[in-house]
Amino acid sequence: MDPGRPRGRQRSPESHRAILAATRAVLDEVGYFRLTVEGVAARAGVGKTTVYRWWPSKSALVLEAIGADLTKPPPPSGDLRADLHAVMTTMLEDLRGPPAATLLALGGEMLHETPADAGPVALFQADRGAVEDILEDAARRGDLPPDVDTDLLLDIYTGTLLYRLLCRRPTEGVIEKLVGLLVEGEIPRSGPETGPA
Amino acid sequence: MDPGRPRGRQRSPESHRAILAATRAVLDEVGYFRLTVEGVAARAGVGKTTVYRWWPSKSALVLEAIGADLTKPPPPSGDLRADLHAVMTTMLEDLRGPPAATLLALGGEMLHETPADAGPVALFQADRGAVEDILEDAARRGDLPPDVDTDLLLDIYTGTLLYRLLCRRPTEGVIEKLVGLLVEGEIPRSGPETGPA
Amino acid sequence: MDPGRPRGRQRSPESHRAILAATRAVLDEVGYFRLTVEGVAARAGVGKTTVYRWWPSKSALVLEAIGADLTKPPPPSGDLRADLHAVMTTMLEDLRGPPAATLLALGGEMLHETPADAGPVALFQADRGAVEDILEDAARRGDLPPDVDTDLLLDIYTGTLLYRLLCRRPTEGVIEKLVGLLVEGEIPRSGPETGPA
Amino acid sequence: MDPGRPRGRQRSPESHRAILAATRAVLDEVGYFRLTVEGVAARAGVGKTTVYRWWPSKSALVLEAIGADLTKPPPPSGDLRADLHAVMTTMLEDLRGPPAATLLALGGEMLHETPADAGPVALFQADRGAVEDILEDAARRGDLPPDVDTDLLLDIYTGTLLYRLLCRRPTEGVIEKLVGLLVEGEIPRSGPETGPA
DNA sequence: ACATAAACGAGACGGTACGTCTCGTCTTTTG
DNA sequence: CAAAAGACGAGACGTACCGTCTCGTTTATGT
Repeated sequence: MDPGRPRGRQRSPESHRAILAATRAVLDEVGYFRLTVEGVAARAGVGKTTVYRWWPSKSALVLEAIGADLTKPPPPSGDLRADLHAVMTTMLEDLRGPPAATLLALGGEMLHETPADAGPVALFQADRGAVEDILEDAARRGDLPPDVDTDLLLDIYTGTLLYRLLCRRPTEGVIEKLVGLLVEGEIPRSGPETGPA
Repeated sequence: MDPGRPRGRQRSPESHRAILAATRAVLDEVGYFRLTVEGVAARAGVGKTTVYRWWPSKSALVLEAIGADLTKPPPPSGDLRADLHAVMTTMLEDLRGPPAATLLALGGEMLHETPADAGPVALFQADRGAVEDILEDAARRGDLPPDVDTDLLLDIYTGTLLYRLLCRRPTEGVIEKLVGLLVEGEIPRSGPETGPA
Repeated sequence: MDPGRPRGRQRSPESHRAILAATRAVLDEVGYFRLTVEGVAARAGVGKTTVYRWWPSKSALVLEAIGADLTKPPPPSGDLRADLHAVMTTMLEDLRGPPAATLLALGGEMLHETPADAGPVALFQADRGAVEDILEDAARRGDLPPDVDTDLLLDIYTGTLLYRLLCRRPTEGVIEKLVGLLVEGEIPRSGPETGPA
Repeated sequence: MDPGRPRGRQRSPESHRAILAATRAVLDEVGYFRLTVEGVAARAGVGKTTVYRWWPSKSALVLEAIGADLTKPPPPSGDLRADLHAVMTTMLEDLRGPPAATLLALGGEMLHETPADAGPVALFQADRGAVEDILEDAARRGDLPPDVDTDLLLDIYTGTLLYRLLCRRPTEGVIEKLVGLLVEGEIPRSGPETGPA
């Protein structure tokens, strides 16, 4: 009966989800470096084999686990300053805490092992395309120079925020200053706020 | 008449140097994650004990090893744009290649293990103080606003360059654009050069 | 319908056998004190983990390895002198050579570590019960006093033979003299043989 | 003039004594196998070098340390039974406790390493010559057969007592039974005492 | 008195093996 | 026949001692 369905036991979505959840839990508790596949499997109530059947390595597993966590897409909008602000705020919220360190570790590991792998990099900027659209729209409207280097703009705010997180420096007011700098060329000044006069 | 000197056999500078050199060599060849203390010791022709006697962990060892490599201080000067350019150039040269990935990995590991450790962070910016001086001098001369947020300026160029390296994106022209942005508020435009006319 | 059997992969009998064989080989070559678990594992083509999984310590491993070698049970019989002679001959053959020294070392080590462990002791006399039966039968038949101290008789010949081996003194004729002493009370005299006319 | 005396600083008897005392203390506490030269040196308040300067190995050190402890010579006498009794009693007292296990370990180790070394063996029987004299005197007086195998007699009681100690079996009454057996050919019987009627 | 020189304490050195841990694979039994 | 359980070969971990080797210091001897 029902000859189309392959026979035997099917891939269990529960196991899959349990493994990802366990990965996130272990990441939060002990961090990327002390995470072990055995620990994750035990926590998920699952055999090690099952983990290795679906993910080739620890990094792939972690990548998917935190990737699932980061899928907070920023809302679309029309105002350049507001949109950039929203994008950065989302990013800060996503990366504040363990994920930032995990991503750094992942990045370092993958850079060594697979020179051209864009995996971890993609995570830092799941919505890079969307932000590029925002910037190009702004350039078309004249809010930015027509030949603006969107790539560099993206890297400036991404790199800066990531670096502040990595160094555990405060991030209050940073978004506003970055928006001012990138949109209007306002050199950042001390003080928590640099809003327009 | 020097009661401070300890009595026994003294620490061997050759071993010390051999270990750091071996660490750098292994880092270059296999990267931070596949570096093993045993491998370093064997390469240095040294007992594992000797490594562990002076460095408590793999990360401490690597930190010192690449730290010794990064001690390229930028030259002092008086022209803001030229000075910033020199600082960034030095940084790019120092970090291009394996060290960048190693630092990322180190950063990720240390963030997890010792929440407040500024060790790896300090490496990204061995001369942070010197650059702050440059910026403050410029502010006094009027080349920058008097209340310029030097901290953020530093993080912007450091984070951006580091991120470009991490993502393996090209860095040509980036320094010039960053200088223009941070000193004059010039929004970066496409094209290899955006120097003033 | 056999709920007792564990689920996972089963203990590999080949590894088990290879480890014991390697242990015996290493013992013969370098002796108990220079035997290392690493060496045994390498020789057996086995991971160190597998050795430690089944034997808690070097001494336990060696104990089982030579125990497997000593399982030469003497044949049962009816004549007291002949039976004792056979028992002692078996023992001498078993212990001549490396095993004696190994057992001594094991005994010394275990005495220190586990005060009441009868392990190595049992090895000197794998068939102590059988010999006790022989002596008790003889007592019942009147060939020995009815209240003969079988325990001490056993210890006398075991201790004496072991000690001769340990001191590397010759053992020719000793068995005959011991039999004569223990069965008939004949004080041992010089000369290779003291058998009855 | 006295060209024989060396010039420099002389061997320090305090260190020497402190090392032997520390060796005995460590032996009592942790046993032969867990004794380390470093531990002994630290306990003695002495550099490792000083230990190695005077003793080539752990076993040589231990040998001398317990040898110094065993120098309880049995008293001479004229009555065969009484003399044998005294000899065995002394031996039991000397070996009861840690020394027995240490000697076993030493014996095992030395047998493997230096096939013909009589060192540890000599310890079991510091006074073997004296006992041989006793037995030969008895043979001359007619208390033993004229061609008595003194060597075997010595080994019987030495081996038996040592083995009882090694197996931690009780030794009460054993000396009396051994004396009866070896002097009069009395087969040992159960019960703590088998004294003459 | 002073140089000479041996023995000293301290402890760093190159090593070896320890027993533990985790890796990623392989094998067996259960559902 | 996939999942679980878990044994397996491999090999790095960080520790403990080994026996050797400098170091300065101390103590005795012989000028």
